Amino acid sequence: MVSDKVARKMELKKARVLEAAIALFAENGYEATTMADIAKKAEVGFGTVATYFGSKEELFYTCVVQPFQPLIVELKDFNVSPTSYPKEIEAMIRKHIFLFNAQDVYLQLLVQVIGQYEKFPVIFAEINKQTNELQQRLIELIVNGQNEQQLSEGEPLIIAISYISLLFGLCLSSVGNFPKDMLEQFATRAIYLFGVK
Amino acid sequence: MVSDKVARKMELKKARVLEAAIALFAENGYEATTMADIAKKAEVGFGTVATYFGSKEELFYTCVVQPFQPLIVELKDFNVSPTSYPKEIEAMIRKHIFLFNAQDVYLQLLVQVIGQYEKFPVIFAEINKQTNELQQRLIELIVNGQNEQQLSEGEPLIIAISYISLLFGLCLSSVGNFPKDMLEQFATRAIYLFGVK
Amino acid sequence: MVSDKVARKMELKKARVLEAAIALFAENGYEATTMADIAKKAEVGFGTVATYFGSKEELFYTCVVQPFQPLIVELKDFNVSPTSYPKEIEAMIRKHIFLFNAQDVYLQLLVQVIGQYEKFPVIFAEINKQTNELQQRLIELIVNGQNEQQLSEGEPLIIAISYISLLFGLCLSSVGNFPKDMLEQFATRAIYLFGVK
Amino acid sequence: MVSDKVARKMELKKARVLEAAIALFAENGYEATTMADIAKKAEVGFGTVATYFGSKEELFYTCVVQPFQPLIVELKDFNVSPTSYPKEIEAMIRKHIFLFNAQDVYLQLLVQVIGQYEKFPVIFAEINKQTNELQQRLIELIVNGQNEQQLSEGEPLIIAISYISLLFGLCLSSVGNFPKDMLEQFATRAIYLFGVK
DNA sequence: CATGAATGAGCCTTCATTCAT
DNA sequence: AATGAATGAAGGCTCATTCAT
Repeated sequence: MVSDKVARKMELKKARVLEAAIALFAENGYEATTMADIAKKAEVGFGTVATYFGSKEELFYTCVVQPFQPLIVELKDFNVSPTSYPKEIEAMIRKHIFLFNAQDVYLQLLVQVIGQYEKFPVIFAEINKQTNELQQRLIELIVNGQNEQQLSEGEPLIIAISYISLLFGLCLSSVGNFPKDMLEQFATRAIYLFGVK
Repeated sequence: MVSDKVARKMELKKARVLEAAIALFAENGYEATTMADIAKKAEVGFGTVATYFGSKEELFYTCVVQPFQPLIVELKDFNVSPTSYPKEIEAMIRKHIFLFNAQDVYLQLLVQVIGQYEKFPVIFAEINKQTNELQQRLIELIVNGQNEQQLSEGEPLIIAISYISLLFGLCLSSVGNFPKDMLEQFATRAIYLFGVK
Repeated sequence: MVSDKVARKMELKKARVLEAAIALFAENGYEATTMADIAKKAEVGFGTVATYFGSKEELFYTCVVQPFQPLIVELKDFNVSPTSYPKEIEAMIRKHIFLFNAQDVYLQLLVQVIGQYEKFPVIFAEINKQTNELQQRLIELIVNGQNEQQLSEGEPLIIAISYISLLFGLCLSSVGNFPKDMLEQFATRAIYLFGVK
Repeated sequence: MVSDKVARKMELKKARVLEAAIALFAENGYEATTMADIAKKAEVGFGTVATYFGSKEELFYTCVVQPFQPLIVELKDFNVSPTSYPKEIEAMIRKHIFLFNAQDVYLQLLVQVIGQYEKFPVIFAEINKQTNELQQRLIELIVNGQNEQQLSEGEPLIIAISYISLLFGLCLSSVGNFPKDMLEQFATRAIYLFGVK
C-alpha cells in the first residue's frame, strides 16, 4: 500500500534523475557518463537509479525516447493546407526554431543518436520512424503549396530533407545558444528553402 | 638507421591504422571504440597502435585533426569576387556537397566532435577556428554579391551560418548516403539560402 | 545510513586487506605485488581493495605509514635522564630489539622504503622526520649520560646513527628470525656502542 | 672473425650497460627499471641490451653477482691472527666502511636483494654463501683475539652478525653519503662492538 | 653485430550490476 | 523503497621479448 504522497515523491525523484541523465548523456555521451555521475547530479543514491530504470541502457533509452514524443507532436503541429502558404510556413519555421532552441540540451543528445545510428539501432529506428512522419507531413505541405502555385517548383522530398537538415545543423552550431533576434533571422532565412515567392 | 623500405612499410601501416580508427570512432564514438578493435580492423597487433600514436587520446586527436586540414582548404577554395555570383555560388555548393558526401565517414566523426564540444575542448577549438575562417570567407562572398546587387538583402552572418548548418545537417541525415542525382538537387536547393535572384 | 554491524564488518575486512598487503609488499616489493594478489590473500574481490583504499599507491602509503606511528611512539618511550644510564639503555635496547623482531614483516617493508628513498619520496620524508626525532632523543640520552660521566666520550650523533643502523641492519639479517636467546645477546652486545663503562 | 678493436669496443659498451643497469636497479628496483631506461642511460639501442645479457632477469643477476666477487674478496682481506688485535680490527673496520661508502650505489642494490630474499632466492643464496664465509672469518678473528685475551668475552657469532648488520645498516642510513670525517668516527665507534679493551 | 619495429601478456583502474540491510 | 558495499568484467597502457634488416 503506497500512499499518494510517497508516489508523488517518487515521481519527482524519477523526473530529477531523468533530467540529470539527459544533461549528462548530452554533454559527455553514453559511455563517458556513469551511473554514479547521474545519481550524484540527481542527488539520489546510485542504487536508486538502478531501482527506477533498471540498466544503464534502459535509462538511456528512456532519456532519448520519452521526451521525443511530445516534441515530435509539436513539430508536426502545422496546417498542411492553409490559406496562405507563406504565412503558415513562416509560422511553422519560427515555432520549430524556437522549440529546438528551448530544448537544446535534449537535442544535443538526439543529434548524437542520429549521428551514430549504427550504435543505437533500436532507438534510432524509433526516432527515424517519427521523423519520417514529420518529413511526410512537410512534403504534403509543400506539394499542396506548389499545386496552389504559392510555392515555386522543386522536388518536395529534397526540400523537406534540406529543411530538417538545416534545423538539426543549427543545433550543432548553437554553441552557447543564439540570442532571440538571431533566431528570428534564421527563421526568416529558412523560408527561402521552401521557394516562397 | 632505418632503411627506406622499412619506413615505407611503416607509413602504410600507420595509414591503415588511421583509416580503421576513423571508421570505428565515427561508427561507435570515442569510448565505445577499443584500441583492440582498431588494431584488429587494421590487422596489426594492438601494441603497434600504441607505438605509433601513443595514447588513445592522441590517436583520436590525429584522426580528427589531420584530415581536417586538406578538407577545409578545399572548402575555402572559391572566388569571393567572381563575375557571376550565382554561377560561383552554385559551383561552390556543388563542390561542397560532393566533398562532404565523399568524406562521409570522416564527417560523421567530425559531427560528433562538434556535437559534444565540451567533451573535446582542444580538438573543437582547432576545428572551430578553421570553420570560422570558412564562415568569414562566405560572408565576404555574400557581402560582395549583395554590393554587386546580384544577391538579395539579408544578414550575411545568418546566411553563412545557415548554409554551414545545412551542410552538416545533411551529413546527419545521410544514412546510407544519397545517390548522385539527389546530391545535385540538394545543391540546386541550397542556392536559395543565398538569396540568388 | 550504515548500521553498526556493517561498519564493523567493513573495518574487519579493511584490516584483513591491510595485513595481506603489508605481507605481500614486504615479501615482493611494490611493483611485484599485484592488487589481485592482495585481494586473493585477503579473500575479498579485487574491486573491494580499490573501494577501500583508492589506488595501489594509496594502499602502499597506508601500509607503510599507518603502522609506523604506534611503532615510533614505542621506540621513543625511554627516559632521557634516568638515575642509572646503563640500566636504562639496556632496557631500551632490549625493548627495541624485541619490538623489531615482533614486527619483522612490517620492518622488511620499511627497510625497502628507506633503501629506495628516491622512489618513495613522500613516504620517506614522513618516515625520516619521525626517525630523526628518535635520533634526537637518543642524542639527548647520550649527552646526559656523558655529562653524568656514566657514559664514556664519543660524538653522540655518531653513536645514535650507529645504533639505529645496527637495529635496521639486524632486520636485514634476520632471515627466518632469531630465537629469543639470541635477541637477548644482541641487546647485551649493542650496549657496547653507547660506551657504557 | 672479430678484430681486437671491435672486441674492445664491445667490452666498453657492455661495461657501460652494466653500470647503467646497476644504478637504475639500485635507485628504482627491479620491476620499476625498464630495459629501455637502461639502454637509454647506457646510450645504446635497447635491442643491444638483450643481445648482450639475454633477458632482464639475467642482466639483474649479473648486476648483483658480478661486482660482489671482488667486493667480498676485499672484505675478507684481513689477518685473523695478527699481533695486535685492536690495531688489525681498527684497520679492517676502516677499510670496510670506506669500501662500503665507495660502492654505495651497488650496495643499495645489494641491500634490496637481501631485504627481499624470498623474491630473489637464487641470487640471495649466492650472496648469502659468501657473506657466511666473511662471517666465519670474522668469528675466527674474534675467537683468536679472545683466546689471546686481547678481546673481552662475548659470543663471537653475535658479535660478527652485529658488526655485519651495522655495516649494512649504515648503508641504509647513508642518504646523501657521509663526509670522510664521519666515516672515520663510525669506524672508531664500531670497534666497541668487538670488545676491544 | 647492433638495432628498433612489432607484438601481446599482464596490470591497474573504472564502473555497471547485484544484493543484503 | 532506497541505499551503497561488494564484485569482476573489460579497457588502456606498459614493457620484455622477438626478429627482420
